Amino acid sequence: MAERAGCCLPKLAPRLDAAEARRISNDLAILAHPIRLQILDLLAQYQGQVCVCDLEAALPVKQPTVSHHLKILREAGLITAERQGLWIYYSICCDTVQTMRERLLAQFALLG
Amino acid sequence: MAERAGCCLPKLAPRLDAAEARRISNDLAILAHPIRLQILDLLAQYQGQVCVCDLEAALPVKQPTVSHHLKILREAGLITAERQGLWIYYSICCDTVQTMRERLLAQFALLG
DNA sequence: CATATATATTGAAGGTTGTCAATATATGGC
DNA sequence: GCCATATATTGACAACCTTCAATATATATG
Repeated sequence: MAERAGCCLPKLAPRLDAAEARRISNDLAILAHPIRLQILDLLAQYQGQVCVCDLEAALPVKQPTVSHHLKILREAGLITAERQGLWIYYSICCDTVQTMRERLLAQFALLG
Repeated sequence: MAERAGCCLPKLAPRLDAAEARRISNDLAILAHPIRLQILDLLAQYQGQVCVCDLEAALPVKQPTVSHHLKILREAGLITAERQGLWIYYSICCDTVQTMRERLLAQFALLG
């Protein structure tokens, strides 16, 4: 255990460096919105069958806002889109969700 | 599996209601900041021995910013403060961290 | 009590995020 | 090609977040 000189510990090195902290907080920020969580939940529940108008009907926001959140999730690799005629069906990317979950779990383990 | 009428599924009920979604996204938002993650990490690493000036020295932000993030973490119940003379020593609240972790895990399980 | 130090609070400035109306793009049917 | 429908994009506005200098508060010491 470190010795004190005056008030402070001599040196305090974070195990979590700035870059990794940024990466994890980015992951968290993507999930940290109620509409996005509900979208992910609906996609998980009705895998592969959900189009944007389904989401628009189920959620308390308008179509451009749904599209906006879908874009954020798409760019994070958490969901994928497949066009079928007029409609675009969205699905969860279980791999990416899994990866994100493991990174978060590892972080929680350090805090535990 | 649901029948389609026109484009959309007939009804799409989120398992995750708006209130629960808000609660989880609040939890996530508290963690979704690199400085707060680094603070939690440092507190976990040096349990009970870390004062604000230690944090200020270890992190790339000024003292009022450290205090600001400490307040957010305190109000979320993730950390506690104990004054000893001039200094205030912060610790992680493992219980709250644990609770939060379990809520997030449960949510991830639904997405998995 | 005056001084010095540690931490908290306030208030201002700048940046980011969330939302929506309006508009654009893509597709299918006539 | 024209119309209707589904989704995406743009741009504007408001709300919120982050940061810091300045200031306030708390405590210890002489």
